[in-house]
Amino acid sequence: MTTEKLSADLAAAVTDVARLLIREGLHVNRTALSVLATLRSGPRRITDLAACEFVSQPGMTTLVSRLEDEGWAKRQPDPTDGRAVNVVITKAGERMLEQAIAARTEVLRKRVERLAPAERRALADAVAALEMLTRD
Amino acid sequence: MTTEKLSADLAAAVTDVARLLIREGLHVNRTALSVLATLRSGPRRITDLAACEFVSQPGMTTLVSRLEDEGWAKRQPDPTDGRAVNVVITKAGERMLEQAIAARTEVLRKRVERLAPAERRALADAVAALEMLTRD
DNA sequence: ACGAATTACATAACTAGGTTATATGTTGGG
DNA sequence: CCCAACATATAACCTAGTTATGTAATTCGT
Repeated sequence: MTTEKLSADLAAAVTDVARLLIREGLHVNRTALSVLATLRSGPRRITDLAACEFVSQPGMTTLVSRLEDEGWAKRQPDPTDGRAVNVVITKAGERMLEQAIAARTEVLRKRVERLAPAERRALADAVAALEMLTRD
Repeated sequence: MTTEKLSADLAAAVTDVARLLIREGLHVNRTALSVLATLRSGPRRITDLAACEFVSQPGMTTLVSRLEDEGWAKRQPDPTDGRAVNVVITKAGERMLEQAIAARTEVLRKRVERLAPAERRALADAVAALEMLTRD
């Protein structure tokens, strides 16, 4: 198989699976989940988060405000820089994130279980390569 | 690997790759592209399209209007049912869709080519299983 | 064959989640 | 110590969706 055809087929398949996961799950915004996932590994600045998520800084400012309104994150002043804030995930945010991930996993698990063993094995063998694709 | 862990890892990886394809590509809406792709296989009613894309009927009505404004699709009266319209893709719509797919493919191809041969093989072997996941 | 219910689409009013341009306060280098 | 650069916030706007409702066409029961 050419890399051209592989790329075309893979793009289509991945897009379709992602659509499945988005539509089946979660009353909650994709970017919000991704931010919370980032925050699990430690506090971040607004600007960092905006760059991670490829949204504008004002977009991230309002998103963080929404996260605060929901009680999933909070702003903390940065002791070393009066301009900056450190956004941290709350316990409630961690709980919500875990539930969201579990729901997403469950959507896929039901379908993975309908596959033939060889297909499951093929997917398992491909996960590492898929992850490699996004390592910029 | 348990199907649980496979599902969790796969969901995360697929979501990340999809995000890559969305952000890197295309000034044009994901749902619009998906509708045009559907229309490639023949005319559809507004209601059908809404069901396919999991949006509301008014949402699809406005989306089809946008597609018409861009010249990518047009409404045709249904000769057998005065209430209905048949949405058809235009030549310009087909061209745009092909370009969008090519751009998306190119984003992925650059990254696929950086993989080791064994990783590419693993992805190629997994495409069929990925496609199976979204079959109804 | 006619009226009621249903169907297909459109319109209106609203919301979420972004955008760019700009303002405000903070910091660090020459 | 001042000034450019930085971190965030605010304002005004836009796109793509939602629900509720309106309008015209069709179907179905009697």
